[in-house]
Amino acid sequence: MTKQRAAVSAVLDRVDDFRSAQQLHDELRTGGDSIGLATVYRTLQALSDSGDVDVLRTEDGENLFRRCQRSEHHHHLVCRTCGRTVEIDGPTVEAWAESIGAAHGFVDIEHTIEIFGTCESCATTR
Amino acid sequence: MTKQRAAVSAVLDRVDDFRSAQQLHDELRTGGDSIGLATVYRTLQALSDSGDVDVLRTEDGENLFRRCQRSEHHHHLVCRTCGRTVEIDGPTVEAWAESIGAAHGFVDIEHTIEIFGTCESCATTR
DNA sequence: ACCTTCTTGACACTGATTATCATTTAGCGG
DNA sequence: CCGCTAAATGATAATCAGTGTCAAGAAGGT
Repeated sequence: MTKQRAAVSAVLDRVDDFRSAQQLHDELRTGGDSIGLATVYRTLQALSDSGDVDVLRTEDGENLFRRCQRSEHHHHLVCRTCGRTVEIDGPTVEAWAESIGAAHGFVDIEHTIEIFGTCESCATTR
Repeated sequence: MTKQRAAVSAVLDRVDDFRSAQQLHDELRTGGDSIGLATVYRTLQALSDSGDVDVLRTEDGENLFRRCQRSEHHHHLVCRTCGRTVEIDGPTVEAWAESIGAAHGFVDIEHTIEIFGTCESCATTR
C-alpha cells in the first residue's frame, strides 16, 4: 500500500464523523501530506467498495465518508448540526423491508435507511 | 397557472414511474410543447415543495420525479429494472425510527427510506 | 389597451466527481 | 542494491445535473 492510501486511512481514523472528499483532501494537505484530490477520491472509492468506509449522500448531492465500526450491514443516526453519528443495527426494519418487498412480489430486496436528528448537546446549545 | 406548468403536470399524469427532469423535458419537447429546461426544473421543484410529486435520488446523484398518489408521508418500493413503483405506508418503521432517535437523545427525527428490488414480471422475463 | 408583476427560457456558471495521460512509485526478480 | 514493469499518482481538462442571470414575454387587474 502506498503512503497516500495510508495517509487517507490515517485521517479517517482520527475523525469519527462524516467528512467530504474535499475536506479530507484539505486536511491532508494542511497536515503536510502531499496528495492529489483525484487520489483521495480513488482511495475513498476503493475503501467504500471494500466496505471499510460508509458513504452518506447529503441532500445537496455531496458524498460524505466515515470509517465504519462494524462491517456488517447497518444504518446511521446522524446529527444534522454537528455530524455526530451513531451506527444503528435494526433487525426489525430489515425484516420489515424484506416482507414488504415479498408481499408485492419483489425479489432481491435492498434498502437504504438514514435517520437524521439533532443530538442532545446541539439541542441544548441552541 | 401557466401553460408550461400545466404541460409538466400533464406528463406526470401520463406516466407512473420515476422520470428525470431531463427525460420529462425531452418528452415535452417531443410532444410539441415549447418549454425550457430551467422551467421544468423550477416546476418540479415547486411541485415537490408542495408535496405533489415524490423525489427519488438515484445512486449516481440524479433526481427522479413522480406524481404521488398519497400526500401523507410514505416510502417507495421501486423495481430496479423497470422502475415500477409501489407506495408504502409503514407505521412500524416510523415508530422504530422515532424510538431509535429518542433512545440516543436525538430530537426532530427525520428519516429517508427507500426499498429497491426486482418486480415479479422483470424477474421472470430475465 | 396599459401597466405592474410574475414567469419564461437561452445560456453562462457552479461544484462535485470522473477521465486523461504523462510522470512517479511500488514491488519484485536478479 | 539495481533495474524493470505494472500499477498508482496528480495536475488539469472534461462531464453533467442542477442553479443563477437577465432580457423578453405572458398574466391579470384596472
